[in-house]
Amino acid sequence: MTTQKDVAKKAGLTVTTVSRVINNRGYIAEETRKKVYQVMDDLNYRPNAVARSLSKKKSNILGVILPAVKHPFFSRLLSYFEEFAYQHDYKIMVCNSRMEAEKEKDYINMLRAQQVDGIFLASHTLDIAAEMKVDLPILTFDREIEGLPYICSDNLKGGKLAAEHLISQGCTNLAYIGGSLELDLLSNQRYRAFAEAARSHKVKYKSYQCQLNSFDLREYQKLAAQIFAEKEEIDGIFASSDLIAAAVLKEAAKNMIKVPEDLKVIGYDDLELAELFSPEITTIRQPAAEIARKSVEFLLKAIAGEKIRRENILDVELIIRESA
Amino acid sequence: MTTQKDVAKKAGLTVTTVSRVINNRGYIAEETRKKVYQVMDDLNYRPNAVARSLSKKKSNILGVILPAVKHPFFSRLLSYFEEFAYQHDYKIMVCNSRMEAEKEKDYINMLRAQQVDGIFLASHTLDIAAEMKVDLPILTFDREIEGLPYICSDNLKGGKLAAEHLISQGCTNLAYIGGSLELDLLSNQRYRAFAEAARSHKVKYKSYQCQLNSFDLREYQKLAAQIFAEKEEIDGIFASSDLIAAAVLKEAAKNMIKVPEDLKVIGYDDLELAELFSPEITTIRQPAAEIARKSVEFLLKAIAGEKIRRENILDVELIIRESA
DNA sequence: GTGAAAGCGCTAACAT
DNA sequence: ATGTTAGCGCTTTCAC
Repeated sequence: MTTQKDVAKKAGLTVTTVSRVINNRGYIAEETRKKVYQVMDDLNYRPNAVARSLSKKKSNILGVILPAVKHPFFSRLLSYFEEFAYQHDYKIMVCNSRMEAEKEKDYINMLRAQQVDGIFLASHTLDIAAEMKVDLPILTFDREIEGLPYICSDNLKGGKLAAEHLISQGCTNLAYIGGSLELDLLSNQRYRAFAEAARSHKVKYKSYQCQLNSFDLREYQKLAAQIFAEKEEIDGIFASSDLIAAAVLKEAAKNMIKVPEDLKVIGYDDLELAELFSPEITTIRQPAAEIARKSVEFLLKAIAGEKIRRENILDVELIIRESA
Repeated sequence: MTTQKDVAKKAGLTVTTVSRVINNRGYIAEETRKKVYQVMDDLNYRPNAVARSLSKKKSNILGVILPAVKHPFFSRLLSYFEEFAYQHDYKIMVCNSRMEAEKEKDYINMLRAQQVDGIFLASHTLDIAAEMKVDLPILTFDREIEGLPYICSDNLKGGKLAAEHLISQGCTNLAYIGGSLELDLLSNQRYRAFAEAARSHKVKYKSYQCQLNSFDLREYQKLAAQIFAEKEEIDGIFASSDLIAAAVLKEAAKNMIKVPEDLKVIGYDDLELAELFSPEITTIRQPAAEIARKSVEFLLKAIAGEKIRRENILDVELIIRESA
């Protein structure tokens, strides 16, 4: 492994100077600079980021804790997040918490040990703020926690839009289907607003929930099957994710129920996949790229010592396609 | 930030002893151990992994370079990879190369600078081995490169199975649809074996390719649309990924072509999503969990200095569902 | 404009 | 069973 020392020696200089040209600070003769670059190249030298982190007390690493990397929404979020972080010379360490409080705790500790400069924590189950005193910037997605800034899409508006669209399309018997409402996730506001809109329009509604937020497709399908088995004559369904909407579509097809003629379905997220199903899924668009962009922006600000707003709610949009 | 020194002082010991209990090496009085744990707890102390990495010359970080984190196959792979790595106390740094050689090079350098202990490199475009002399263990997925060990599913078998299944179901006019065959990816073997099987059964076939391996759904849809526009009376399609198969299904529906009655479609990967479409997608199952498990296993072995087999081909399986 | 030297937090001989 | 000390590769203050 080649170090700064090797470079310095070969260039007939000291590490100080080499460090200077690498970091572009202080005065350096153009001559020297050239020479150093030359030697670094010859030696195929890469500064050791670990040593640098230790010395600077800054790792340029961001931790990202997701409940399920494999969920299309989160993998897209991660993808964008990585892209923006990369643009700012930050690296990403990913963690899959699977909605397990224990793993979340572990991961936070791990990331802390790893000296990450900040953490993006999505849909967590844990009341970390209280539970463990963490000193570094944490931005939370889709959950509000005492003291921590958070970001999310406008879940209330989303739920309202969904209900109103369904109603305006003539639905009179609505259902919501989503993850467990027990965890105090902000996404549950989708249901709250949906229910409220239904009530204010005097339209019947009920809700179906997954056992836990398993992100398990089979669970979704079972739940969807249950809806049809109950023969409640539901004619409008709001699913809390496009994946769940897809499961509903699938079960509807199995039960010979025509969408959108006999049943209208609206999802949430606007996954790229939403257009791949037939009928194409009408949905509430959550601005994933924007969420990711702002998230790294806020995190970097916080790392730089700036105060950031506690509440960051991004707009959603109704995307009308075929399913409703 | 609290350090070993703080712990040592408060416990009335030296850093050596503290380090010893943390790393569980050498003799330590039960008494002392207890005391240290106690103090660490009181102080909410976490060993600084950066300092440790520097000292041990081992970071316990694995780099993962994927062409597209958001592609369901890769996000699933990543998810499993992370899980297994975590079990071995390894952390993951993710990179999204987007099939751009430049970014790949950047990322490799970045990971090298970051002192990762090994790299998992998927479907890359680059002839790194030649291009840059990288000294650390690299395991390649789906691409064979001079000198580097690689892992992949049995693409040849997959292509053969697909063709034979289609033929056995009565198809007489086949098509393959997938990413560009220009890049020398091992996944192109799917096409080669498919074509060979078609030939040996004297069945007509042709191929459709995306411009580049864009992993872009719209591209897939355009390509699928093209197939139907050409009116070639194709009755059996092998798509190189379930996502592409889904796009084909979608276009088929648009064109009032009944699947599987008039057209049979078979995918590749066996994404969880495959079951969500109607008809459910018949596919060649690529063992993602197994690939991930072996990958971290091999990487860890290589890191430990063991030799690992150069060629690692995992079995695939035909999963018959509704689309063929 | 460049160098010497201390220090980042930890590990690991080598002492004791 | 515990302490002393050097060193990991880099940055940074202070000299010159």
